[in-house]
Amino acid sequence: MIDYKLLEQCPVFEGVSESEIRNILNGIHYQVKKYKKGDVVVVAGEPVVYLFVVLSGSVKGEMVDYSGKTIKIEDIEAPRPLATAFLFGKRNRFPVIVTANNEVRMLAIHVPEFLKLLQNNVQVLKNYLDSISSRSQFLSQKLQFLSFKTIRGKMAHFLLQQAGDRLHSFPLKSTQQQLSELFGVTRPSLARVLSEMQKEKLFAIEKRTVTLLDKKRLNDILRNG
Amino acid sequence: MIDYKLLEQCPVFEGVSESEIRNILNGIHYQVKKYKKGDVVVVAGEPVVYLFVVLSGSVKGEMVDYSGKTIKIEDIEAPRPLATAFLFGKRNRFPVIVTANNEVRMLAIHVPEFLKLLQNNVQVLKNYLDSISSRSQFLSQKLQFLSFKTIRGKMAHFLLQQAGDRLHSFPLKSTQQQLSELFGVTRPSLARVLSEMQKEKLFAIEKRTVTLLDKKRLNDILRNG
DNA sequence: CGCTTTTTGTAACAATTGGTACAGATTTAG
DNA sequence: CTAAATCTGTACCAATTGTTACAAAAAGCG
Repeated sequence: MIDYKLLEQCPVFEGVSESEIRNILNGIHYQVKKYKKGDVVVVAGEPVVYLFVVLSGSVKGEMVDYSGKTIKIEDIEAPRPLATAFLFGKRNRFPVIVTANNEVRMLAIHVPEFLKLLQNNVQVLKNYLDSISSRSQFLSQKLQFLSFKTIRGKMAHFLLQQAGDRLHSFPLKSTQQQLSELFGVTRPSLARVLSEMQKEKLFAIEKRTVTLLDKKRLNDILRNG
Repeated sequence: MIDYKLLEQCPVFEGVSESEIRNILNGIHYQVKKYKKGDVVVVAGEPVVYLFVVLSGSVKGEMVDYSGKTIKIEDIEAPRPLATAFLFGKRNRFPVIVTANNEVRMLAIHVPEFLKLLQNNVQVLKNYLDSISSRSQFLSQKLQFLSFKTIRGKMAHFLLQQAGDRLHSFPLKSTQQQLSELFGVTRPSLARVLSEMQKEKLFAIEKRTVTLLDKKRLNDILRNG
C-alpha cells in the first residue's frame, strides 16, 4: 500500500491533498518497486526513464570514480524524489549510483506518464517547474560566485551583496571559518586578505559589524580583480 | 502581425508546425509589445511575470554592478526567448537589465497563461522542460569542473571523462588555448602542468592524440589533489 | 566571575598559478 | 609548395594561496 498522507510532504506533491494524490495516481500507470538492503536501484550513467519517489526506507547516492571506487554523496529518505533534475534534457542520465540502505519501496513513474501527470495537474506542474528552476537558479548563483578567482574578489562580491540596500553597515552572521568554507579557501588565507583589505580602508569589521568605507573601489575589484 | 514561420525556430516551439503555433497562440492571452532603440524592456531584479520572445529586432542583456555601471552579457535576436530559466522558482527575477538594440517587437505571455500552454501542448511542455533541464545539467557539470582547484585536477578529470569507455587512446579535439579557457587558467600555466604530468608518465600527447598511461594515479589526483 | 572553547591575527615558508616574452613546431591558406 | 598564421614548449619572476604553528582576543558556560 502507498501512504498517500506521507506523499503530501513530497516536494512534487506539495499543496496537493491526500485524496487528490490518490486520484492522480489512479489516473496514470506506475509501479511500486521493492529493494533489499544493498540492492542497486540505478547505475550512474544510465538514462533516467522513471521518476522515483522513496515510499519507505532510504537510499544513498554515491559517485563512482573512474577506477570503480565510490564516495557517498547523500542519503534520500521517504518521501523524497530521486534525480528530479535529470528526467529531461540532453544529459538525462543518473549522475550517481543509487543503492538501498535498508528495506526500500519506491514509487516508479515512467517519464512519459509523468508528462501526462504534469499536464493533468497544475499544482504538480508548478511544483516541478519551481523545483528544477530553483535548483538551476541556485547553481547559477553558485557559479557566479566561483567566477571570482581571487579571495579579494569573492570578499568584495560577498560584502556588496550582503549590504544590498542597507547603506554601509550590517552585521556579519558567519565566522571566518564559515566564510572560508563558503569561498572554498583556507581560513588563514581569508584572514590575511581581510586584514589587507581593512588596511586599505575598503571596509572595517568591528565586533561582527561590517562597515563599508569605499564602495567604489570594492566595485572596481569585481571587474579588474 | 506575427511571423509564425519564424517561431518554428524558437526553442520553445521547436517541432511545432506553423499552423499549430497559430492555434496555440489563439488559445491563450498574449500581447505584442513594441520598443524603440534604447528602451528598457526589463530591469534587473524585477520579478519575471512574462515569457518574452523576440519577434523582430534584437535586445541586449547587461549586468548591473553595485555602482550602477553596466556590462554587456549577450545579444538576443529573434526568435529567441528571454530568461526562460527564471519564469519559475524561488528567485524568479531577471538577472540582467534588458534594453532594445533597435526597433523591437516582443511576444509577451503572462506566466499563468504560459502554464496553460504547457498543459495544452505536450511538445511545448517537453521543449521547455528539456531546455531548463539542459541548462541545469550544464551548470551542474560546470560546477563539478570548477570544484577541482588545481590545474592537475582539472586535467585529470577532463582526460578521464574524455576517455570514457575508450581504452587508453583518443584524439584531442581542442587546442591548448581552448582548453585553458575551458579551465579558466592561462595557456602557459596549462602547458607547464601538461609538461609536468607527461614527465611523470601519467599520459602522453602526440600529434593531438592522448594516451593514458596511469589511470590509477590519475584517479588519485581527483581525490587528493 | 573564572574557566574552557572558539575565534581571530599573524608569521614563515611551500606550492601553485599568472604575466610576459620568445623561439621552434605545426597548421592553414593561397 | 611556400608564406603566414596559429599553436606549443619553456623560461623567469611576481602574485596569490596553502600549510603549519602559535598566541592573543572573544565568546560561551557553570
